[in-house]
Amino acid sequence: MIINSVNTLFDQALTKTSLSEKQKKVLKASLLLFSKNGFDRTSTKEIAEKAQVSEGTVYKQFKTKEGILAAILKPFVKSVIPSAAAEFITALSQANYPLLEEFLTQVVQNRMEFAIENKLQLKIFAQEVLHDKNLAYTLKHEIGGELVVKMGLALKYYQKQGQLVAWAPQRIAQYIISTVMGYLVPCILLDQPLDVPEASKEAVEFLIKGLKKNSE
Amino acid sequence: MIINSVNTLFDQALTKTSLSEKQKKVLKASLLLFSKNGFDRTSTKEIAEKAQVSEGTVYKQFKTKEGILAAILKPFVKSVIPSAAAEFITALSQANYPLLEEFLTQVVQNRMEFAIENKLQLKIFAQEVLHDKNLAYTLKHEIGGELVVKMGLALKYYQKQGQLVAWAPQRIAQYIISTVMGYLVPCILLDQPLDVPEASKEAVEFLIKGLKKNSE
Amino acid sequence: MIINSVNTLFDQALTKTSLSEKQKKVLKASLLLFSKNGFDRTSTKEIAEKAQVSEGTVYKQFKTKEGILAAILKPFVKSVIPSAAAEFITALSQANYPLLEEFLTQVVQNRMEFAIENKLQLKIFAQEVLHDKNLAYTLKHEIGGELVVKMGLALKYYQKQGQLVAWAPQRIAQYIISTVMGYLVPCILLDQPLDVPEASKEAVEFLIKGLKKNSE
Amino acid sequence: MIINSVNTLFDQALTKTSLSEKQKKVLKASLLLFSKNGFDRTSTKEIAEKAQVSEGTVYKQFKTKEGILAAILKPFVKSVIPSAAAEFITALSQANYPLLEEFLTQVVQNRMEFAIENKLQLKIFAQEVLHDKNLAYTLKHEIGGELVVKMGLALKYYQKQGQLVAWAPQRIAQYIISTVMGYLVPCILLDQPLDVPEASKEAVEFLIKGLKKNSE
DNA sequence: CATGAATGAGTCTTCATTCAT
DNA sequence: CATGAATGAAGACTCATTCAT
Repeated sequence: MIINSVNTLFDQALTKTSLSEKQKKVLKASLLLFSKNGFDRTSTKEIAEKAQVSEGTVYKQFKTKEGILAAILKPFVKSVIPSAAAEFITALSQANYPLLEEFLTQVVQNRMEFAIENKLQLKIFAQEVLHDKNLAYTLKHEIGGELVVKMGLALKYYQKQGQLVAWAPQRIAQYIISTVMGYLVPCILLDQPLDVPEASKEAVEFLIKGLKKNSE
Repeated sequence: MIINSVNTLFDQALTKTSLSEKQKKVLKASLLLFSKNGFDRTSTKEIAEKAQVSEGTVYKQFKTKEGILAAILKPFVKSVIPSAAAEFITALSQANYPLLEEFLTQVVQNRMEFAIENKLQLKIFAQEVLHDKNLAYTLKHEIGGELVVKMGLALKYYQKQGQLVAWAPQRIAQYIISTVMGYLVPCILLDQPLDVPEASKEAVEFLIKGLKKNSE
Repeated sequence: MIINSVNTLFDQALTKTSLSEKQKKVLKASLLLFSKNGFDRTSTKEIAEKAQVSEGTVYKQFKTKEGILAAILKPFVKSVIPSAAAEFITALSQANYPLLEEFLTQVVQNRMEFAIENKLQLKIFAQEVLHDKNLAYTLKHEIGGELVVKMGLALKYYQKQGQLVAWAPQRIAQYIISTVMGYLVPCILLDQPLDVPEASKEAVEFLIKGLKKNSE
Repeated sequence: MIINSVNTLFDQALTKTSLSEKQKKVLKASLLLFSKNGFDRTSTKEIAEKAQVSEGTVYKQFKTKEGILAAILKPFVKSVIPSAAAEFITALSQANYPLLEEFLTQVVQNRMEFAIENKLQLKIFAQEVLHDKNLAYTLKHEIGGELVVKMGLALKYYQKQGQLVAWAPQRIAQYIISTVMGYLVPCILLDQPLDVPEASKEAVEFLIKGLKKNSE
């Protein structure tokens, strides 16, 4: 059921034959240090030490410190939209989820699992978004835009069926995302575990109440 | 109606007699630079230049660069809970808001206005929370805890009246906060304006649907 | 009689009020180290130590290591042509030197003195010319061109008087320069003193023989 | 007529059986890069890439980067004096050049051709002389000394014949060298071609005028 | 009391050199 | 024997902080 996991994603990158064992250790060390202390508060010397590697080795593959950041975030960002979008498409095309609740459960649970498993990258990404206005812009318009389009199709389906309130897809998407985030943020910030099944059950319960079409 | 505004808060700090005109300029410059580029990517030289002050002067009042950060965030943090808590108390003690919807409207709108007006501090605060696990912990347990206690009283009031679903206060608070955040985050990240009345109307509409006790 | 001396030139730069005492020490130390070991083989740390100054101070005035090089070479280069050109103009306009020999003596001696006194800069400049093709090009076309024009006037004067062989000014200039260089190069490379009066007397003796118009 | 050419010299080194094909490529690449960018501004990685060889291979034959420099300059330096000296000896012993002009023409033309064909090594050599005072010293005393001795014999021959001014051999040698250099330097610095026959004709014309014994 | 020159530890990055494969 | 990954010492440069003026 879980399509993308942090291990899946990050280990995919690490499994690439193009990266030597040491380069992988560099990425792992950087992932931990960046997410814990932030990009700017992590020195390449620290990375080298944590990775048990020389500083020179750090620069063999990743030409600059920012190159390490990119190597960590790129596979993460690249997979966020496509895999999320895939779910909405699936919901529609195969009519696997006749009930809105089933659909929301699937989406919410899946995204929560993805986020928890990519907790560290997500935190690093959040740091970057706060620093880089361009990234924030891209996130909203390019990534968000694409997602809303795909999501819109699925939502319209449930709206037509009278299961979903007739608000704009963007607004509905925002509520879904922010409700899910409400569960994720504390556990990402504090590095705490999350009972995903329980959390997604709760989240869906609230979302269904808040988003279902009021029957008269 | 608006109790706390960025100007109110920040200018309160700046109006303190203990701060000279130059120190105020330092704080203003730091606020802008920290929120735009991040704490680590802002040098004290930049601050001095933007504040049209010498580097020495920067260090006269604020012993360290972190001291400037503290001077910016302290009044912000200090006022978040008390002023928010005050509203919940008010709601109860004076029974000014007999309807949950009225109460939510008041709280949501007020907090949105507060956030928008303290946009820059909020962004800096978010950056720090991502860097500093202690801060995140404090935020959740001390600040959040105090708030939930106060909020719990108000919520219990509406629950008893059968207007509010019988979920744990913490859960309800979380949904309120995350729904409001859904509106705030894009505008804080992208430095965009927010139509607070419209946004709070929408947010309340969703929250009421999602949180009202299902009548039978 | 001596118009430009290394002290004149370099100390002019050093006397500029815009440079603090420490900055001057940086320039002096750099001049010595660059000329002795070459630009690339001189570290900013060495410069700082020799100048008895911190590395940070080195960068206060001269934003980069290349900035120090520029600060050393600019006043040198800037004065080479104008002051040399001035002599040729003087020769003509004031008819101070009716005899070619007098003129040559003046020019040769003056340029030798200039070179000896700017020995260190000259050596650094030579190193740069060997590294930087653009600099070599500029030297030949812009600087050399301007000089030949000015020189051409003076030479033509002596040619008309039948004192100077009827070769192209550029060719004559080349012989003068290369003959003078023959005396300068060993003493610049080996940091040896040069008996300028004796050397210029010899050089002029040879040049006069080689350049005088063959009678009848 | 041309005894030593760049190809002759450098290819002699390259033809040595002790050097593998790859080592030759390393030397060729180094020659080009050192002369273009300078020794210090050329990395062994660049050399390896240009030579299409691994960095390890570079170090197989030439233990250090300086070893490559030595391998380039040694054959060059080693042949400068002997082959030049040979000409002076030839001039004398075989009385092939009864006229000073013939002798000068031969010497000047030959040395110009040698220099042009060894342009790159000459430039690298010049860079090193500017960096290394010992090299400059050796050049003057060992190499120069040996040359002046050999040359002295030839010059004395022409002086006795009344064709050559009665100056010290060193002084005459200096004029010959500097006059030739006057033609070589621009073309070495700017990597331009030189019309050697024309240039040597001109140079000799000037030298003869400047060095011939004034007949009474 | 304000200034900004001075400091020097620390940063990112390069590169000659080595050595396991 | 060739390779190129790995090393780590240096290098240029930055910046928070101090202090003499």
